[in-house]
Amino acid sequence: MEDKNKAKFVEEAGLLMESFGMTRMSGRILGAILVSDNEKISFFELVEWIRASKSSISTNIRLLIRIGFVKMVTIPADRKTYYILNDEINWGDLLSNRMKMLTLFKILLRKAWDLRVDKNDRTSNWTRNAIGFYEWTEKAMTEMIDKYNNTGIRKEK
Amino acid sequence: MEDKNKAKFVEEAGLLMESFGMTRMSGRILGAILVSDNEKISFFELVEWIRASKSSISTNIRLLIRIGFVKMVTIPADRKTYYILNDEINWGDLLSNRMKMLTLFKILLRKAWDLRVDKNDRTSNWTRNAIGFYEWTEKAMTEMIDKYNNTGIRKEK
DNA sequence: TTATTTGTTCTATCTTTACTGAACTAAAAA
DNA sequence: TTTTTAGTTCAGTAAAGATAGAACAAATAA
Repeated sequence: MEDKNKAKFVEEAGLLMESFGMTRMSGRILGAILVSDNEKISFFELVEWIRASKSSISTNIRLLIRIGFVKMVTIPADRKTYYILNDEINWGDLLSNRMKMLTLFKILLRKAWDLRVDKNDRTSNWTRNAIGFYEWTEKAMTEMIDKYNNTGIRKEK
Repeated sequence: MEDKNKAKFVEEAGLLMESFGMTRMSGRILGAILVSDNEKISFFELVEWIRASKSSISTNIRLLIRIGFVKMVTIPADRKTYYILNDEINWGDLLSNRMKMLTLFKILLRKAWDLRVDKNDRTSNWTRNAIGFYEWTEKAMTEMIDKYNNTGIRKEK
């Protein structure tokens, strides 16, 4: 990456995405695309700018495509593959996916509840209350996502 | 863990918490507390039921205490420390913490925006739009959390 | 045809980190 | 006092996972 500040940004993006449970390299790639002045970035530009192996770039760009942040573009009479940020990214779905964590935890709590013998001791009360919280949150978040999808913020372009 | 189904549940809890970025062992401990019939669970009961090392139980129970799920209780004339689910857990804070991820990502996008030369090309448009999405979500989630804290679901007990 | 480009995939290495075992601390019991 | 209990902490191990390197495939170019 030519610009020193941009190179720093790319590393920062790597560390942040890593802290979110993604790979550092996928964060670097996303970072590089975010600050590239080219309208589209090629595989070898990524390899050069980030100075990582082809294999790592290949694996991680596929990860970014899978989660919907990036998409491939190709050009007639050009063998190369280019990568750009994905306009059709569904932000609502992204939130829904995060919400699935809550749902899975709620399901776990329900299983705990089912396994409990005394449904009125302290732990059972805690569990019931926690399930209530997760149900409330689930509902509120679903409404929020619906609101975004409908009243929503227009698609750019 | 005496009961076969409970033992299975404990492992399931371990794997789920692991998928959330916690340790497997902290999930097992939380699981064991959730399905224990004892009103409070001692350190050595955890060691025995989960069949893990004292060190691992010690480290991970502290993790659960730190994030607020579990608290210690002690009894006069008893050297042991017992662990129970924490009634004073602040569910709103728990959501706020999750929201911090969104905020950090938004800040990263702002930095990308600042580094961009052409503020009107495709990537800049994408970035502006993404920042808008995260701002919207942040606001909606904050309102949601406030609503929970105020109208809120009564504390048990 | 053979050589080059553009990536992919497989294996190995390197790093990280969860967990264990052992040594240690603090307090109570003998 | 010495011993036992209850738990913590440190150092080492083992397992998981991210990245690199090399071999490979598919397509085009020469």
